[in-house]
Amino acid sequence: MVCGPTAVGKTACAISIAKVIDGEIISADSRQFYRELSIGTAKPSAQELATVKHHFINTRSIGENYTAGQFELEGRAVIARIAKQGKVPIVVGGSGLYIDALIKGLDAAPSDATLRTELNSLFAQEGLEGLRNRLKSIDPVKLKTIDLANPVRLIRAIEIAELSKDSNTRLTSKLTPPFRAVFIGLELEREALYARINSRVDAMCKAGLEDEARAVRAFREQQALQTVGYKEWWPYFDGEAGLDETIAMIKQNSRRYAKRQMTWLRNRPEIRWFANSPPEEAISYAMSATNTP
RNA sequence: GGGGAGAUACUCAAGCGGCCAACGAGGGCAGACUGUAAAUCUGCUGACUAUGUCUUCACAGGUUCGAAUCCUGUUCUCCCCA
Repeated sequence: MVCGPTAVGKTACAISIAKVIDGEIISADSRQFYRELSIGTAKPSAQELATVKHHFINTRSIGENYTAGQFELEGRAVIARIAKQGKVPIVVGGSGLYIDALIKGLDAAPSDATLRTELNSLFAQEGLEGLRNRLKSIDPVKLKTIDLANPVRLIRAIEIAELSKDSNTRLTSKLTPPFRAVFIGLELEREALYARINSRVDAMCKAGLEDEARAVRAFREQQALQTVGYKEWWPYFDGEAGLDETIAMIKQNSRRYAKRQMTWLRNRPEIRWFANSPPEEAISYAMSATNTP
C-alpha cells in the first residue's frame, strides 16, 4: 500500500516497487477511475500503464457515480485474484476513504439514490435545520455524535437511519480484510511539495488540460467533476475569470487538497514514512515486509 | 505649481473618542471525516513567561481621564486643474 499527498510521486514509486517484487497495481484514487479525466487527475501515462498491470484506471465514465463501498468489494476481489496468481497487489492512492474502505473495510450500510435526491431537496429548501429535524425524529442518538454543520454527514446519517429501520441503528459489522497490508507513506517537505504541485499544474496545462476540461464541461454537475483541475475552468469558460486566475486557482486548490490528504494520513501508526526521492528504501522495506500479501 | 482623497494586521477592507488586538472577506495553518471523499464541514490566525501582560492602525508631536478615531507637521499614494 503506497499513500501520500498528490504529486509526491506515488505513481512512480509504486511502479518501481511493482517491477521489483512482481506486483500489480490497484489504484485507490477516486478520480482516476474516470476515462474522461486523464491529464487533470495525473493518471499514469500510457507507457507506465503498459509497464505494470493497473486496475481501476479508466474503468468508469463520468456519468456514473462510484462509491467507496463498491470499490471495497470490487477491489478485494481483484486483490484476491492477483494474490492467487502469486503476484503482489500494490494499492496506490490518495483517496483516504477509498483506501480505508479497501483495506480496513466499511460497515455494510445501505444507500438509496431516490432518498438521497429527496434529502438534497430538503436541504435546499429547509437548510441544515430541516435535516437536523428529520434526523432527530428518526435517530436522535446519532444526532449527538454527528457534525451538525455538515449537510453531507447529516444526509448520510438520515439515509442510513431510514433505510435500516428494521435492523435498528446497528449496522452489520465490517468485512475484515483477508490480508495483511504494509503501509508505505511518501512525504516531502511542504515547500518542496507545493513547488512540485505548482509545476505539475503548469505541465498539465501545457499538456492540454483546458481542452480536456472543455470536453466534459457539459457534465459539470456530476459528482465526478467536483474535481480539482476541472471545476476551476467553469468560470473561465463562462467568461467570468481570466486564464491566469484560473490556473492560479487550480494550483491553490491542489495545494489544499494535498494538505487535507496529509491531515488524513498523519498520525497513523501503521504507516511507515519515506522521503520520496530515492525509492530504494521504500522498495526494500516493501520486500522485507511482504511475505504474506 | 494649485485643489481634493487617502495611508489600518500577509492581502483586500470596516471602524471615525472609551464596548478595539481592532467587523468582514481572501489567503495561510490546524483539525474532523464509514458509500458525495480531488467532496463536505470545523477551529485558529499581532507577540508572549499567556484566565494575564506587552507592542500595533504611515511617521513625529499635541489635545483628552482615555485616540486607529480629534488637531498640527512630515513622508508617501491616487485623482482633478494648471
